[in-house]
Amino acid sequence: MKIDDAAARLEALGNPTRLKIYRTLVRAGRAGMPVGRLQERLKIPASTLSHHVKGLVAVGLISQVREGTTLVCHAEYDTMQGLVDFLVAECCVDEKECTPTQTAA
Amino acid sequence: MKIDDAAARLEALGNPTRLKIYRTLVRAGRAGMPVGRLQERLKIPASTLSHHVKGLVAVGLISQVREGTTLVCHAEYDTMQGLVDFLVAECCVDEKECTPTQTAA
DNA sequence: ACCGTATTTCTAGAATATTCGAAATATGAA
DNA sequence: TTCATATTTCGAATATTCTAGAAATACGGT
Repeated sequence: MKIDDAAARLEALGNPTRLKIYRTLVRAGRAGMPVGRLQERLKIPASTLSHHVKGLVAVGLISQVREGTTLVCHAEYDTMQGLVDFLVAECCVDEKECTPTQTAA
Repeated sequence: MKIDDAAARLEALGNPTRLKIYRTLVRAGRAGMPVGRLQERLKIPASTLSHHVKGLVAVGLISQVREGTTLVCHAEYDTMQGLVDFLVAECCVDEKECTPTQTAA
């Protein structure tokens, strides 16, 4: 994952409202959850909710599938895993640069 | 971790400049890296760098220790792990709500 | 074609973030 | 105490984000 993509995803998750949406969808699992149900649960005005959902879709953290008149949202687990991997990647690889007398823990 | 703390940390990581700072420190490991070296590496004006470092310190993602005239920054690995754990926690626990005919994967 | 429900798009004001030069502060050395 | 280096704080311009009401669109049913 490129650093700008990671930053965009982290920024998307960095808003409390969006994070609540995302966490609700992560808990919802493969079944996902329609926008309308998210609205009931989180008590967010429809336009605000739609705006934030759009942001999460734009960075690939969630996806939407239309089922009749409702739009069901799903957390994209691969993207989440990629983001988590990005955060911990290459941890300590430059450690020797500053402490030549110590070996890795 | 409370959701607002998680959101604040994700927001801190969601800025490309701050994410570069953070990733550099994660790679630097326990040895950490002084602000001045971060500045050389990332080519960021001192005041901008200081501003962003302050943001990362404020949410507990990094810490600073003075060594003489330099301030050495360290990634706080426990905070990172806590954040990662938060993101994946309770994954799919509500899955049954929407798909009563399916069992968990 | 028309209606009702679901959801998005439009719009705009308020709030917040980003950037960085200049000035201020901190530390250790001479 | 004076200096040099390291870093932060101040201040201000610019840009972006957040929020939500109102209007528009999408879909399935009648």
